Amino acid sequence: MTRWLDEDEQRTWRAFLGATRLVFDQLDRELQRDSSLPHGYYEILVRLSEAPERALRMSALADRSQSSRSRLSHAVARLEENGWVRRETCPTDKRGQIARLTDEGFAALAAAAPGHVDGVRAHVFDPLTPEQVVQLGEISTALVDALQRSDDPPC
Amino acid sequence: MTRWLDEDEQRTWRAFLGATRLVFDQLDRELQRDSSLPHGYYEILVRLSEAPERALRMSALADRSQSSRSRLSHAVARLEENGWVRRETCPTDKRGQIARLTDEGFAALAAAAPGHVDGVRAHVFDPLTPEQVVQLGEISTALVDALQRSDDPPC
DNA sequence: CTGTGGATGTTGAGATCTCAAGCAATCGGG
DNA sequence: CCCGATTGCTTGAGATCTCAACATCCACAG
Repeated sequence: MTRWLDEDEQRTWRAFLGATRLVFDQLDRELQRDSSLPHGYYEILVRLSEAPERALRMSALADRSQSSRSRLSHAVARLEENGWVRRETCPTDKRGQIARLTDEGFAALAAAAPGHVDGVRAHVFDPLTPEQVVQLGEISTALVDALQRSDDPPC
Repeated sequence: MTRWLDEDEQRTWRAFLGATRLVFDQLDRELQRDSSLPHGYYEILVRLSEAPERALRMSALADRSQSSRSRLSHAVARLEENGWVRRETCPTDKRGQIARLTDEGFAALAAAAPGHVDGVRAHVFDPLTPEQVVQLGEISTALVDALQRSDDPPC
């Protein structure tokens, strides 16, 4: 019953697998080497830095960084040890926790960002033509839409 | 000095991050749920199943599955415990190890494959137009080329 | 023949991720 | 007001990944 991938689809799928693995491994390595920061943690800092007051509810932060609650909890715990994030209980809902970026955290992010952006340019944008960049954006959006819609109950 | 990402580039990059994270997390979850196999291990079985005699040198296997030697070593050790892969020393080079897919391993792969292919179709190919699938292939190839070339010494 | 450098894999420690279980606070129907 | 269901987040255990150190073997120059 299964519709197997034909030869072209195979090639495409494997190229995609290879590209994403190579790109993210490379960026992770660079970020780790230059800033002792895994990419996931970098992203948490970015999202916090953009939020008003540099603070977000854990759940909101999880959504914006496509992270599971559990992963985020562990990650923030580690960032808190580094003094880059502080946790506060939400005044209106005592279940809630608010993660707030500290000045040290902001400084760490500011130090890491230029190198990381260079890496993203070098490994993603530069190898692509402008049209391909546009296409990549559209493709990614389509995939995200498909997967997020599939979370919704179908009725 | 850093050329920051403009607004469009930001959107594209974040969509790409989100899409890949959602797609691979989803496929990983499905594979784990249905076959108790992380995606990386599944890929090792696939590569072995395609090789002549269903066997490959560790280094060749590492190259084809975009995996580090260390990761592969741990993974094959785990697959060997399951009885899905066997390791033999290479007759012509005593440093070398040959990983060979067992019949049980092949059966496990055969059981996992249909569901996984369905997932790939559902989460990657179906949401895209045929043109986008072609574009995705070209983009991925370009990224792979750029990163693999950058490994080579520049002189 | 020998020793040095390179290549192949493995290992162990530490970090991160996942899954499931758990706790605490809130919500909502009765 | 009260209790069961739900939400928000954390925790612990187990699995995987990374990095660096290591042991082994090959290749080749001297």
